[in-house]
Amino acid sequence: MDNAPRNAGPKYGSAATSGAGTVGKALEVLDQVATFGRPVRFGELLAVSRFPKATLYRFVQTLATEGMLTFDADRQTYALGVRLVRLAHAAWETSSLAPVARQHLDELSARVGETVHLAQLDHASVLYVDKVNAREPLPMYSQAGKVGPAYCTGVGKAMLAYLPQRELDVVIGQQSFHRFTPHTVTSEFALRTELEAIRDQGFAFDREEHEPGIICVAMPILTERGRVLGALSVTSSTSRTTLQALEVHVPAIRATARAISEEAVQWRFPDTVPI
Amino acid sequence: MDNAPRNAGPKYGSAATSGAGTVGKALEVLDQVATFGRPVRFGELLAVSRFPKATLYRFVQTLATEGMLTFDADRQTYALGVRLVRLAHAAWETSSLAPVARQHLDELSARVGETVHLAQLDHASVLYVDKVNAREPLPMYSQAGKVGPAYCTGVGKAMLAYLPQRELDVVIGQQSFHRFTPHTVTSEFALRTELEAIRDQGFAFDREEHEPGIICVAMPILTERGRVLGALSVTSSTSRTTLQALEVHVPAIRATARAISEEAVQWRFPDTVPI
DNA sequence: CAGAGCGGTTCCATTATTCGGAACTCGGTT
DNA sequence: AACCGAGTTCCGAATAATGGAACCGCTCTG
Repeated sequence: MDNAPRNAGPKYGSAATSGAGTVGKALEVLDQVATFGRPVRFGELLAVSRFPKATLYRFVQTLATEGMLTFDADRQTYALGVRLVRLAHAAWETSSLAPVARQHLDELSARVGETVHLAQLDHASVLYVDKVNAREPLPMYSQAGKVGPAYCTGVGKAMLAYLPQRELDVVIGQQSFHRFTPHTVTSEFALRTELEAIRDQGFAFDREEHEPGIICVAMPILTERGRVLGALSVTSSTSRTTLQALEVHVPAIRATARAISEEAVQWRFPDTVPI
Repeated sequence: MDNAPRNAGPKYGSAATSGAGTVGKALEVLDQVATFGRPVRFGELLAVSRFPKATLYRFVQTLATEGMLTFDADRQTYALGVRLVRLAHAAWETSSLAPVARQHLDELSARVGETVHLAQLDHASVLYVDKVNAREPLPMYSQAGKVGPAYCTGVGKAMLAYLPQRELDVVIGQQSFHRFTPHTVTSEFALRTELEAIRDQGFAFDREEHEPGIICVAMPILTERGRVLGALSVTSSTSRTTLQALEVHVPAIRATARAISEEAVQWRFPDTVPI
């Protein structure tokens, strides 16, 4: 599995939450449990926390009785709780494209025989909201629920390319331009140039920019008026295919994107005027 | 004070139980947003909330700045935020079988050509932690992140059948025995009888007990010592196949369950002695 | 076996936060 | 102009959070 570089890279979304107020502090604790990526003991938590022992203890207690954390009495460890999973499922269902898109993604994946991703823009980063594996799955970073950078993924660039000028400026200012691979785009200028090319041709490539060996073709999902709802991509590896070969899927991707857009607009994302 | 009664089963799933501290109240609000299942206006929330306007307003404000809710300024609505999705992803990765099982599920699904579910027991109910759709997906209730009843699903019964006596008694006491279909098992006696049969044959059927037309074969995922880690199932519909036909997949399911178990035990679920 | 050390838990006076009724703002409607 | 209802802000009173210190039940050690 790809668990190696957990916090290796830059923080994508962060937003550096204040942590003011009791609720904010509690959520900060929750985040800290999450970043451990494994069940964690009280003492370990205390070591990374800015709160004194008694205070942290009460937080952990509260979160546990509220079901946001679970306490394993045998091993004396805390882990993220099931209430979180339920809430997140609701979040995923109500405020993501995934429910309307699922069927279309399945069809697209079956048709092209490769892995398909559905992503949405979350501030400055890409949130993968769904993924359908190819018949022969490849090991790769993305997973439903994960966030990734916008400037060096196919879905990210596809969405950026169709953002209104003002929003784009903001979002570009928040990109880290960290060099993940030798092919990563690492300057604002190079990115803007590429975004223009993407607008011209109507789709984006990922040329091993985020992960070595992983390539994709991506297209945005747009409303009639051109507002960006999300993006989808067909992903494969250099060991299996080439960008030129992937490009033949563009019409299929376009049809899928259009179908998702139409369904989404009538269903839950009415086409308001962009600001 | 003894800390035993602290965990004494507040029935989760319905609010109004906790809500003690500030954090609890905030989470209660979050739950209420979730149960709407769609973006919701302040007024709607106020109507169902036990808090006065000003108080609710501050909660919603706080949750929004903390990223647990997002506010759509255009339509003046609140929806569950992306921070939840990120947290839940972490929860899913750290405390579910899904990460180790994913690849095995993909392989199993490809091999048998049907939908495959991975589930875990969460108190008295079944939490679907992963799902791989068949080539031709069927419309059905289950989804990764959803919870379902234990007494009338294949995965639920498979897990119950291998629970230690004491735990089983507790869990059975919490089943609702609601009749979902004409085939639903609706009595404790019938359920216990069936669990015995399941232990004898080593796998469980779902005979359209939860959803009409949906059938499955399920097996538990057990450690060496027989502790229940989860369950997996191969699911299809009566319009496509029969239980007899599904039964041929039992050896494949067994092999998959074993593979997942072996990997999980070494990785994150060490085989402690059951209480 | 006394005693130090350590992870975890509880106590409680102090203090900072939250509470919420009421007053206000801002569109739209009569 | 007056009214209305949804949403927002204010501020004294009420309440909940805070965290230093003490405590518990271990294990390790001299």
